[in-house]
Amino acid sequence: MPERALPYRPHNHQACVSQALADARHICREHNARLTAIRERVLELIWQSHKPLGAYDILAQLGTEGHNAAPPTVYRALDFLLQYGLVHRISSLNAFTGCTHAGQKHQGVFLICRQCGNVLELESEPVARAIDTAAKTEDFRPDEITLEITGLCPRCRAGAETGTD
Amino acid sequence: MPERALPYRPHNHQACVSQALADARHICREHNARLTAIRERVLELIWQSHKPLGAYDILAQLGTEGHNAAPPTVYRALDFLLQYGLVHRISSLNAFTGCTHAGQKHQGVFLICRQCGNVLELESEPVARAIDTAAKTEDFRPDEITLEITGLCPRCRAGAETGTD
DNA sequence: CAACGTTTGCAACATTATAACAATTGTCGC
DNA sequence: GCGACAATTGTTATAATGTTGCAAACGTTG
Ligand SMILES: [Zn+2]
Ligand SMILES: [Zn+2]
Ligand SMILES: [Zn+2]
Ligand SMILES: [Zn+2]
Repeated sequence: MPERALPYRPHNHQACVSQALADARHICREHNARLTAIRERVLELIWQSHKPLGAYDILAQLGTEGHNAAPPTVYRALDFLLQYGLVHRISSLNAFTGCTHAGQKHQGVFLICRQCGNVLELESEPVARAIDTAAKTEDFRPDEITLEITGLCPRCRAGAETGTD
Repeated sequence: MPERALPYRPHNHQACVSQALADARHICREHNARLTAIRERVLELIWQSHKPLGAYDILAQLGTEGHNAAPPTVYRALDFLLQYGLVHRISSLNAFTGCTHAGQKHQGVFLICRQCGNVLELESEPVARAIDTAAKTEDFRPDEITLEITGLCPRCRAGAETGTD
């Protein structure tokens, strides 16, 4: 068994955050898109853990920071981050999580632990191929794929009460 | 190319409805569950087409029928129908669609046309296996799988403005 | 600086979903 | 049938999530 993925074990999460922010700055520069203060702060808040954050959670945190935030502020920042593939929306949770494959062409598969709430984003070529084949069988042309798997992460299965923040 | 699936071509949809209601009655009898008038009517409304229906759409239609309906009425009926696998919730649409595999153990894959709105529920063993393998690789135990594929159905690709109701 | 497009602030509103408690209905033993 | 009990439904209110529209502020470019 290879080493467990980051969300499932203690790790230097600050490194996750730094990497995400660096990627974001790079991607935005490449696209001539402005990673403004609010957008960057929202991304940073989303990355405060591997647990998806609701728009209103983000809003509440911004509220305690002097930013004069209303729902559109948050949703606009989220739209921007989604557009450039810096975050993903988890439909089954109405929440948002940082993309761990920013800048790479990828089709996210999300493993969502119902105990600790952490989410692991996978890339799976076999899954992508199987889905593509299934769609082709019906002559359907896929556009966007939402694949969210809820269950128990290894850490929670082992009995830990909560995962790493 | 085999014949297109029902939602993508004109078909005797009344047969879909009858089959769904018959299945529902059978499944409820088996489980000693009461398919009350409201529950049956909600199921029937959901089955009025292959396009998922929002809870408030259902509510509005009930409202025109003498039923004295409020949101909880609908959500409770939906909870019941979900519990017995008679309908599915489409997370990415916040809407509900009739299950076309009621009573069978299955893992739904939903093909959602962004043009006509029709949904086709597939069962795909290869997809299920690929997902299972991917989860196992991370030592994750799946519980519930949401797989929703948005795109263009064959009918809409061929230029028709709308699909069959 | 002036003009323009982008981003943000802000107020109101729309949509989706749930909580709490009372009233009604169905079921079962008597 | 009748009373007791559980399941279902009615009703009101409220929570949670997401959007519209317009005005002000900001950044860029000539
Ligand atoms: Zn981390
Ligand atoms: Zn967990
Ligand atoms: Zn049909
Ligand atoms: Zn279509």
